[in-house]
Amino acid sequence: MPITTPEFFDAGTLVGVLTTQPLDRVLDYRAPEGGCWRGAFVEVPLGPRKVLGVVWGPGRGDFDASKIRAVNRVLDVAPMRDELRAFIEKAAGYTLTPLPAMLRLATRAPGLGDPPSMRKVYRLGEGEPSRMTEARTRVIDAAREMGGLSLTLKELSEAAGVTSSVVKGLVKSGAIREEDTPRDTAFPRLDPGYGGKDLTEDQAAAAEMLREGQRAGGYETVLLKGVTGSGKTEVYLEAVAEALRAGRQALVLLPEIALSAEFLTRVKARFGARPAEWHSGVTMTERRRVWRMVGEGGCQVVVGARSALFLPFQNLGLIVVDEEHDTSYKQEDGVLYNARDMAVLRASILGCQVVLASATPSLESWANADAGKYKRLVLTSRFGPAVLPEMRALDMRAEKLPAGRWISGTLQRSVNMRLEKGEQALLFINRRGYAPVTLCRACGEQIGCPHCDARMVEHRFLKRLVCHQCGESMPIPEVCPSCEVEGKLAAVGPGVERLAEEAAVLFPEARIAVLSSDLFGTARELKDQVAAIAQGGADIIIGTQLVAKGHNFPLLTLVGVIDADLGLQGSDLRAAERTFQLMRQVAGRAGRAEKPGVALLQTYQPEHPVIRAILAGDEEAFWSAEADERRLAGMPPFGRLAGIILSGGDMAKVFDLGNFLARNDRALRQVGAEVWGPAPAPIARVKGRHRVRLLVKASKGVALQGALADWVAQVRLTGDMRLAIDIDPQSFF
DNA sequence: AGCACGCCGACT
DNA sequence: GTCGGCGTGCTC
Repeated sequence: MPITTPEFFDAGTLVGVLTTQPLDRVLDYRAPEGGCWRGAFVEVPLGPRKVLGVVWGPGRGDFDASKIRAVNRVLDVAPMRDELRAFIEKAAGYTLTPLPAMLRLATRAPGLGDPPSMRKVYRLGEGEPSRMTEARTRVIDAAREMGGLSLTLKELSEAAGVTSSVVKGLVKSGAIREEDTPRDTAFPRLDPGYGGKDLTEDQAAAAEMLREGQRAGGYETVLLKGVTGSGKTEVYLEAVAEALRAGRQALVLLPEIALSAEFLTRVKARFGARPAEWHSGVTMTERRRVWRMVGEGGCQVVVGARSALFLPFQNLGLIVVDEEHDTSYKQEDGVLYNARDMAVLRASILGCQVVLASATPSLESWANADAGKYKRLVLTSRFGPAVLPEMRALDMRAEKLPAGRWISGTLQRSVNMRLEKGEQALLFINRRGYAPVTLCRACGEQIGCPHCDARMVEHRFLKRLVCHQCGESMPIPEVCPSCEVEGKLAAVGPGVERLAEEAAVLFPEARIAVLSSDLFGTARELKDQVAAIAQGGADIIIGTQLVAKGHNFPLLTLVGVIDADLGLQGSDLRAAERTFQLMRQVAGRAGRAEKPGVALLQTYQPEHPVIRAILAGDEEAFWSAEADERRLAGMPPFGRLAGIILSGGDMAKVFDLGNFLARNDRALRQVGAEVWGPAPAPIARVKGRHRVRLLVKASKGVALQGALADWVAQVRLTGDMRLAIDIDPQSFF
């Protein structure tokens, strides 16, 4: 980013102020008395209210001059740096988020408008008390022991073993000095030379590479890959140490708050003090302290959730994204963004280092490393080669299952063994609904979607056939639409609903839980359910995907993949990746827990490169085989996708709007993008609102955001209708 | 986001 | 006649 001199605006000159109000433009105001800098946090009058804003630049001067009002006041916080302003603009442009919503992410600190909160502190003064008493001596001794350091009234009186009135008495005579200091104090300094374990040769080499990048300064992204136990954390903490030595700040992002407690103790062991924490569980006062200290330089390291990316760092030198593959980095909290991508964006604007750490990197990061955009560091386990789970293919050609059965005898026996031991089994099938194919036994017709080339999927729960590509649905017919013979239509193939039916018959005693994204009203419900299951709330889990990852399933020791070939056929191109990561997760336990994990893959093509790569634990082969499939299909990261979620109370209206957009796609076609849908969104109903999704697919390098903006600008939303754009959606089917 | 304005239904 | 429903528009 080019270094620009901060711009100062004299009192009365026009400035453009971006507020956190959902207005689509920067508003003109007159600079306040005393002037203001660009980036200043200000309070401005807006209609009858006072709102928070940031001086974004010079005013445009295209508004009726007589209506322009003056900035009320400049807030007593460090101005926003050009770097953060540029980041907010770019992030807003990338995610198609209105600027005010993006600014709101960067101003989520309580008491921003308040003057710095003060409190009284006490230390030794010059005066002499008129009369010395036993209690007074103890207070003066206690204060003397603290040297120049100040204590609060409570701390000092407790240290001296007296009541606060003794201290107050000494204040009157001047023997103890009372002072106002800001309540928000700097965090304890972290010492880069404090702890530090001995690193293996492997780790030391990786750490040195990171330190070199840190010393060189400037932007770079490093993919740090290492299995659990390989010392990833120790290695990237060395990059943190180097940043500290250079006087720079560091940010470490973790996908789950639950992970932060353990991490904080490791940081303390390495640097001698705890870093700042930033996530939803942090108290208001602490949030305010972190936000201000980060901006004033009183905070060197922040450990936090994705929202910490928007903190006003003064001199950020390093961003670590731990468990970078974790899907919770992409979530809605007002704004849809992927924290991993935004970390790379902020670092590239700022010119700093990013470390993406994972045992099972996302295909996106793998592809970027493969293309030379990211550096790659691989750590091997200090316990020798990676512990592989027991992973076996079950050759379904040999299992000779009767029609309509999907759980092989071998898998059934394995599940029973787990049930006897009180352990959990997961049966994984990446297909929603009851049956993927409806076949006429009279003429061989497979009922297809009238709008696209996909087959209609039976949803017995909904009593309808649904197209998973475009969302078309129809009642389950009695008569074959082709040969008109009655009663010959048969459900063929497994879906999650049908698998649950079969499991209930095979394992009558077991508690069975079904996790399918379309069976839950809200993401919250799904997450709660997953947590309950992880605690042992079910014996057999039947799922289309494990949505809430980061969850540990301590009782889960068997993963049975019902149709491992499905992921190879393009119904959901991320299925294979998830399957692979899931099996590694189960596998990860095999080496350390008393309960070894096993993964069984039912497949009709055990010789397929992806299957073979999974079984061999050959990650490189897996990634490249998977990358080849996606490249061929033009799917991410080799192509681009955007999801459009329409929602509203009236399902028909929501679909009508979706259909209107699907039909009026000129803006998209101009850039060679195509639109699919509308289809029911993965979570089809949220708080009584119906949700419908359109999917836009484009090739890489297309100016997709501009086209999308033009495309959706055709519709004006009325009533309770909402439209949200999800760039690079995590799941699509 | 708020808040006002304004245009149609059922009430003291 | 008016109270109040929320659709539409404005805020520098």
